[in-house]
Amino acid sequence: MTEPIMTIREMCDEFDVTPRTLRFYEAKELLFPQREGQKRLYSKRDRVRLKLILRGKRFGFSLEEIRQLLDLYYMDDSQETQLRETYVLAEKHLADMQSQRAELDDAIAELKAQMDWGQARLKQLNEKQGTAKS
Amino acid sequence: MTEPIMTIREMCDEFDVTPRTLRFYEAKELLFPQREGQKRLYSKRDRVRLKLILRGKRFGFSLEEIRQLLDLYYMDDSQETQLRETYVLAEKHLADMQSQRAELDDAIAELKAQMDWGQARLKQLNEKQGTAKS
DNA sequence: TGAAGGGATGACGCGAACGTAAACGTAACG
DNA sequence: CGTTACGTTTACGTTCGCGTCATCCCTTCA
Repeated sequence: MTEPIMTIREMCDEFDVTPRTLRFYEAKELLFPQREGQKRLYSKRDRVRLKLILRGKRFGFSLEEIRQLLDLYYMDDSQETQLRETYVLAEKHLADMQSQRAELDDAIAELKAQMDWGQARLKQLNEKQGTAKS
Repeated sequence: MTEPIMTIREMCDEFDVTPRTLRFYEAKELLFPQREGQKRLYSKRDRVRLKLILRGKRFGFSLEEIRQLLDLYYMDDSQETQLRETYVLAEKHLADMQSQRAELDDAIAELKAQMDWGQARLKQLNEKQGTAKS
C-alpha cells in the first residue's frame, strides 16, 4: 500500500498535476496539507480530496462549487443544521449529475447515429472507387 | 412550429444566451447566420449547431474542439479524406463521452452512499432530540 | 565548504469565454 | 422630426485556472 504521508512531488506523480496546481488548490482552500517546517505533507485525507477535486473538474464543476461539495465527503459529527445544509447541497449535486448523465446518453446515441451515417457514406465512396479501378 | 428564421434576440430567449455570446461564436466560426443588411438572421441550421455547441460545453469540451466536431453533424458529400478525418475525430469524441459516462456512474454511486450515511446520522440526531424532549 | 537538489513564496503572464461600455446605424412610432 | 427600440462594431475589462519566472531557504553529500 502507498505511504500514508506524501511529499508534493509524490502527489504530483500520482495524480499527474503540477506543484503549482496543488499550491493553487491550497490557496483556494480545497486542500490543507500539514507542514513539516516549510514543507507540505499530504495525508490520505488530502489524496481523497484531490481525487474528488479532479473528478469534479472532469464533470464541469468550478473549483468554488467543488470546494463547497468537498465537505460532503467528510461529513463528521457536525451540527445538525450544518449537516442538513450539506445534505440539501448534495441532493442538488446528485440531481445535476443525473441529468448530466441523461444528456450524455442522448448525446452518445446521436453521435453514434451520425457515425453510422458517415460510415455508410465512406463505404459508398469506396465502392465507387473500387468499380472505377476494376 | 417555431419560425424558420429568427433574430438574435429570439435566439437569445430560446437558448438562454446573450447576444454577445452569439456574436462571439460567430467570430470563432461556430455559427454562420445570414445577413439582412446589417442584421443577423438565424436559420434552423444555426439552431441545430447552437444546440450542439451548448451540449458540447456542458460536457466540458472547448469551443475549438466543438468547432471541429460540428462538421460531423453536417457532413455533406465532402472529400473522402475530410470525411475520414472527421470520422476518426468522432471516434475519439465518442470514447471520451463513454468514459465520462462510466466515471459519472461511479461518482453518482459514491455520492448516494455518502448521502445514505448522512441521512442515517440525521435520523440518529432526531431520535436523540425526540427522546430528550419526551 | 560549497554546490546541487527539492521545496516555498511572491508576482506577473496568459488563453478561454465571454461582459461591458461607447459610438453608430436605422426603422418605426407618435 | 425627434426619440425609442433594437441591432452593429470596436475595444477594453474580467474571471478562472493555472504557467512561468525570480528569489530565497534548507538539506544533503562529495
